[in-house]
Amino acid sequence: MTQWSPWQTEIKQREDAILAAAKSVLLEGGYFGLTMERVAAASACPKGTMYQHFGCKEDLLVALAVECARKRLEMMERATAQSCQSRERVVALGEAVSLFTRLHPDDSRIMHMAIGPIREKASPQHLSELVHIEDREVALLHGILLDAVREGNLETQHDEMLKEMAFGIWALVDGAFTLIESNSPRQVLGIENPFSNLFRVFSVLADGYGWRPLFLELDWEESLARTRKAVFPEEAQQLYGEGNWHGDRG
Amino acid sequence: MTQWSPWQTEIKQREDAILAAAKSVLLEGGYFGLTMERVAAASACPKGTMYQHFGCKEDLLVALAVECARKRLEMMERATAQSCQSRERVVALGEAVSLFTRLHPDDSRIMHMAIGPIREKASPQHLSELVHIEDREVALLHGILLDAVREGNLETQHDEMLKEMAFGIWALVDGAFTLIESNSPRQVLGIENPFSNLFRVFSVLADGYGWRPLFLELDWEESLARTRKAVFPEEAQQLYGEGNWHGDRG
DNA sequence: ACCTGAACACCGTTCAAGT
DNA sequence: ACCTGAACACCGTTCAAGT
Repeated sequence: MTQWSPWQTEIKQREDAILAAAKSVLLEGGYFGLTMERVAAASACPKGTMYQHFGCKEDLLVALAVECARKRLEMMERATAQSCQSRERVVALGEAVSLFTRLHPDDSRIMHMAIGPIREKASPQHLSELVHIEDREVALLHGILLDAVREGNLETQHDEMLKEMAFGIWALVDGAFTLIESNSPRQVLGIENPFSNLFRVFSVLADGYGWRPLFLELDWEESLARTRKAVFPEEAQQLYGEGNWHGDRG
Repeated sequence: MTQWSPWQTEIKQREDAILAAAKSVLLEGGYFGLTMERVAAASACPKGTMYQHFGCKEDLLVALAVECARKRLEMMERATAQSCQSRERVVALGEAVSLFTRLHPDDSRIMHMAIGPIREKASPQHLSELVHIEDREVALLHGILLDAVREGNLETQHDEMLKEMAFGIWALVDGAFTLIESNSPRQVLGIENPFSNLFRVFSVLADGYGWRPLFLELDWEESLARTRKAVFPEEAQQLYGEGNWHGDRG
């Protein structure tokens, strides 16, 4: 890390003030309640100056999503940095996403606001930052699969197969959390705890690929508890009581 | 079906004209190119009158997505109406989504434009129509799972398990097609054919649940070919040559 | 050279005048 | 009673005047 000049520091501080103001305006009034005027007022930053930081309102939203995505990626990296077997690490990765969603519901909501057509208008800079983070998340998953083969816990011929698995697992996890966020087919299916639900579906898939240790070969509750204690000491306490590791929402 | 009065017919025709105009404006200029003024001009419908049909611009977009979703649901229903085993029918369901995405890329794009924060502003009427269609899609999947148990091809204790499976499969399929539409981690993973990729991942999952006939117990290429010939006679011809049933895009 | 907020333009939405 | 487009309001964006 290089030293910041006082001038750069000031720029950065103003940017942070704008982002913080935008976040509260966005959470208050949703996408259509987010106006440059309100953000300007809330951040005490002149309207004209805001455009030196963010090209447009949608750019501001994407920049907010980048902050949230960074936080989520950091949690995923912490979770997968543990020195245990690959399949425990991939479960830890899923747990990181799950914890993020529940510990930071506002951030999770913002990330799901930065999808769809609004991306059309965001600046290439902030948009590519967001895409880059998403790519790093998938790369993290792909790396765990490579480790699995290296460990001898996953038998496979080609890297093609691993990429297929990474695509499939990512689609499953991303799709599940999108459904959770939009509250979608939970009503129609009446699903109580989508998080443990996803874990069980993933377990069947991983078992199907013969990824060891299989579901029945390990105490996953214990593994998850270790992940939480080691990686999210303070966060996990907020959510989980004794022995209720898949605890309910709200 | 009840008879329409001439008055109702005229209303309906004007609505269709607005939707057709909106569709071309939207595909031309994206979400931010969609303006009520342009739609009014393109449909020769006065601006004020448009608001009798659609409460706002976002409502128009959601109404367009409803049309597309109806088309997709209809293809899924046609695919799953076949009298074959449950697992063939669920594969047919996936093939229907795949065919829809490739035969109607514009419609698929529109459906993925009607997600995210823009839904905040759409009218409850059109929004609930869209959600209702999504629910019917999931219900279709859940129904196939019930059939699987009835046939004796899927052993399971509780309906909870079936709902879990439906949630998982839907998350996988929906997540995969969202990734395909956004062109997401395909670059980073370099996936050539995400459609057959999804099929293989699904096969591992279904095998994991012991859903018969297992992947190796049936000629799926032949099954898919039957689905296409029976259910999508003309559509399939546009996409598939001889023996290239997972054919490439573009 | 940088900052700014007043002015501008665009577009969603309404409603008074028309039929 | 219904239709309509001119007028309005709101907000994103710019740029001339200021420091």
